[in-house]
Amino acid sequence: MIEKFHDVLKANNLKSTHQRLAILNCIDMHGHIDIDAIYEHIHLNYPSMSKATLYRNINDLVTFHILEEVKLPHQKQQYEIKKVPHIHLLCQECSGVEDIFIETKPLLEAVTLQSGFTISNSFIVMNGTCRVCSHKNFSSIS
Amino acid sequence: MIEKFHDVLKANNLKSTHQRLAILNCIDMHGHIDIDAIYEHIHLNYPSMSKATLYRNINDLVTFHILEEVKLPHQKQQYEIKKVPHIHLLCQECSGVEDIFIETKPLLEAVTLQSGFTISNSFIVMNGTCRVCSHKNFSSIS
DNA sequence: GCTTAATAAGATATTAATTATCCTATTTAA
DNA sequence: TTAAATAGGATAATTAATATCTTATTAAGC
Ligand SMILES: [Mn+2]
Ligand SMILES: [Mn+2]
Ligand SMILES: [Zn+2]
Ligand SMILES: [Zn+2]
Repeated sequence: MIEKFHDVLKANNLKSTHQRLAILNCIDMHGHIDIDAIYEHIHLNYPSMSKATLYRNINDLVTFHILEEVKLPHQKQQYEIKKVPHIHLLCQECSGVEDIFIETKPLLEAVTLQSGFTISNSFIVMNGTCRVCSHKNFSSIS
Repeated sequence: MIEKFHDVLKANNLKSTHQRLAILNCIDMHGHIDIDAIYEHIHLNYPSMSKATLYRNINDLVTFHILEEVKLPHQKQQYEIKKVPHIHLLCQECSGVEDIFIETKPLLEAVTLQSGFTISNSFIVMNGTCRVCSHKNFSSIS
């Protein structure tokens, strides 16, 4: 954990500052998180960090494809460490965001076939109820 | 066109004001459009409309499910008249947004099977090159 | 370990986006 | 036509995001 993102920064010719490492570790720990939550969290251990620094770095890290924005319906956009393409599941009970890695090629091909549109990448969010919350609901009914 | 949205508003117990009709007609004409573009467009014929009125109404109309927000990667969110579920295709050449109505059930079922997540609705955006822009590019190469 | 150039942080000002308030105008049903 | 309910417009207030500028930190070469 100590220097998990040091090399990533260096590889992009970005200086490995405490602030950047704190931001990346925070996002990594939370999985998916919005700017305000990042700020609050970092502020606990690191009260001197400026909000301008946070905004500046988030934007830079997105530009360098180290972070990726996650746009969810009806809420502030979140950020995550960039990983291989995947789908997001947003639970409307617990507000949790899950990653799911699954084959989307058939749908993309069907879209291309029907529309003549050449697809380079896709952003998929599904709204619903996660496994845990489903069980909770079931228990409380029966 | 004159009163296309009058009944929709009445059905939701919303007063059918000139401002609301102008907003809805504008969004309807453009298909997908962001707040600033709506404001600029309406301002041409209707210079007295307040921006507060625009924000207020957009939010209300979304609450009543007359409008729907469309979140696109790396740009300001847009709005559209609510219609049946569909997918958005965003052309990175011309920035156009296309609707495509296509079966997504197989993917949703695969996701549910793999994750145990119960899906109520989904938001899908695909990035790429539209048919028109593909042809343009092809012509300029050959 | 020093020295230095490049880059980033922090403080702050500025700008932009969004919402709230309050008073007047419009809508709509009676 | 009247009156109650609702919405609009002007503006203030709030919140979000960016820009500027000075100081501090990083990282590479000695
Ligand atoms: Mn993710
Ligand atoms: Mn659409
Ligand atoms: Zn849940
Ligand atoms: Zn195009």
